[in-house]
Amino acid sequence: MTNPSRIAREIKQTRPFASRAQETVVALLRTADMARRVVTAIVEPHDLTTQQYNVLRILRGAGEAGLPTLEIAERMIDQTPGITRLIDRLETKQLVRRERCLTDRRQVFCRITKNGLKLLASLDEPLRQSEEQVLASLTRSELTQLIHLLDKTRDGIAAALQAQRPDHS
Amino acid sequence: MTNPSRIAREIKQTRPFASRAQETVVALLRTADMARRVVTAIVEPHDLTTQQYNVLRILRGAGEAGLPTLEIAERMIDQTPGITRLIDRLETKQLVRRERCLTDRRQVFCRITKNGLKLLASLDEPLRQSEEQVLASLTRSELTQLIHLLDKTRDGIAAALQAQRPDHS
DNA sequence: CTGAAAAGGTTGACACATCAACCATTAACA
DNA sequence: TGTTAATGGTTGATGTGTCAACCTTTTCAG
Repeated sequence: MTNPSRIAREIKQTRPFASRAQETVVALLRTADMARRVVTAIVEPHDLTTQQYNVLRILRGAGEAGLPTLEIAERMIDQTPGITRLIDRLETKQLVRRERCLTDRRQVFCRITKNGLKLLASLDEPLRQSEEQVLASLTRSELTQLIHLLDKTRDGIAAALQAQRPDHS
Repeated sequence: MTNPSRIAREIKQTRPFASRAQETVVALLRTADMARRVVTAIVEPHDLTTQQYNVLRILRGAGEAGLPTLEIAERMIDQTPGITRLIDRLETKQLVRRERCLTDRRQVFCRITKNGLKLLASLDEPLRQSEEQVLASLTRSELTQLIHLLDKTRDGIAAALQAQRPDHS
């Protein structure tokens, strides 16, 4: 083990990590926080949070049909119970509109507006550039590898989250 | 490219990612969110947020000497401007104590209390187990590789964050 | 059909995060 | 040595996230 590791130096940790697994988790969380800041810096000037941006992206993907509220919540990168008010704010800004479904009146379908599409379109290119720059130092094969390792990690996390539930019958 | 990719299926994305870089960023953010949930599930029953837990860990590492407030903020995994009130809450719970530095009266040194240490000690083992489980499906060499790729990614992010500042003189 | 349970969302109360403005102290310098 | 700037931290206003309780509509068992 390189001693002290890169990430340990970054957060000025005085003593080494308890385990390699712990070091990995910390590196993962910190890397993601930094990535989040990159996205924030791009969307914030347009009065969007990263979560709001995520909703708009999901709705653009859904197209004309739109999506019911909770379906959006399930597709979000960061799980959030506050989906209703998140969409409230987007509706206030006229970026999204909602209407109750006629065949199942419990559901509320959300669709992105023209304004919303326009806003997203203006963010596409800056975002793409930042993403490229962020990962410019990795080769194509390294990118593939990273994606693969993250996939495997999520498998492990899913198992851990299951194990934590008291009632995993 | 595997089409559609793992992560694209997970968030039920209808169309493929614009680029490999974008796919990687999304995978990174989502993986980290899941990891955060694992930690939350462990610390939440003890009325701690992950950020509060992070502060306690930092202060345990600092030992008797303690650390000035803003120094703690710099070492945190998730950057936060709300460090003062974060520590306020820990002080209210008697997990941390603060006292003004005598040689430089601007600084306020924070130290973890006996209670804080006891609480941390009780969380060490559950946390360690979860971390192990989360990454159990990765071999030692894959862990090393993942850490390395995350290190490289943070390099790229640092560069991107620099470029975003208007005044990077 | 009727009543109980499930599904889909919304709301209220509260905790937490964020940004700018501010205060106290120390350092810099003319 | 007095004035200015920089450092370290707190506070107030406001926005956002979170949890449980709730309402409406639909489903399903009997």
